[in-house]
Amino acid sequence: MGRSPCCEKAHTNKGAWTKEEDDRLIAHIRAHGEGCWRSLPKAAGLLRCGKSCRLRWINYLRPDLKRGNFTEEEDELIIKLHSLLGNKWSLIAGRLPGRTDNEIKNYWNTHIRRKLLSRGVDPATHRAMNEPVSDVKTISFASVTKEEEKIVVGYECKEEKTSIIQREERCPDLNLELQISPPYYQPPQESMKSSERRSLCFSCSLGLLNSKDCTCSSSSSTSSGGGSDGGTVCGNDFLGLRSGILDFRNWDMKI
DNA sequence: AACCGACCCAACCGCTTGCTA
DNA sequence: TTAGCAAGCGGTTGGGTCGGT
Repeated sequence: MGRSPCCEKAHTNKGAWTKEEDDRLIAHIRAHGEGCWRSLPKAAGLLRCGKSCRLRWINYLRPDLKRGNFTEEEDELIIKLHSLLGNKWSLIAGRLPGRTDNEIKNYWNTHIRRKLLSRGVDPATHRAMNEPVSDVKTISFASVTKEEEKIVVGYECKEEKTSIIQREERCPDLNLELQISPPYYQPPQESMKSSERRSLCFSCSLGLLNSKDCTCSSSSSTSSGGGSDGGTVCGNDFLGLRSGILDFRNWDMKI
């Protein structure tokens, strides 16, 4: 039953990595790929736990890492993603090429938190510090009533829906601890057609109109290639939206 | 020069999830 | 079906660095 332990903890090094260890790890991964972390340390001749090797590679040695300071655009993107996703650092990192979850987490705790505090914004809730707490409604799926459940369950991605779908489903074990407050809502321009509104990609709907990765602005009006989801034609699978996992674009928060 | 506190970040720890035997 | 493991994740820690006194 089960498998053998991943590593002999008693015979593994801990603490800072040496140059030699780094070189060994890099050489091994270049030759064999990332593969199985469990067997990697032995195969690479490292006295490290596989977990430690994985962390070192992902957070420091990976060749596609973008070292150096965060740009202002990255700052704002992190803030906006954090306001939507909370401390889901890996999800946030997935939207910042070359950045790791650990790096973003550290950056958040050392820079952005302070930046938001200096703006008078609570980093946890992204609301103004002096705003009354009563405006915030916390929805806990664990303790939700039947009536509430009808409202909070079923954020289903259907392009023609513009509000939260009400369905009679049950998610008794799902506790997202969502904090939903009256949304920051910028009313759409009267003249704008609904189809035009829908064709904005998520990065644009976040206000990142200058995003380099975004292509929707150039082709949104035609909704041509790749528009099988009926909405965006942006090449980005921003937040996995095109995969249909999450779609914040058409959410109208109605509390 | 020495000390001290604040800051930064790499690495570790413990937990959860998904997979395997 | 279930126990146990690997991988992945977020929170926390500890050591190095830097600036002020």
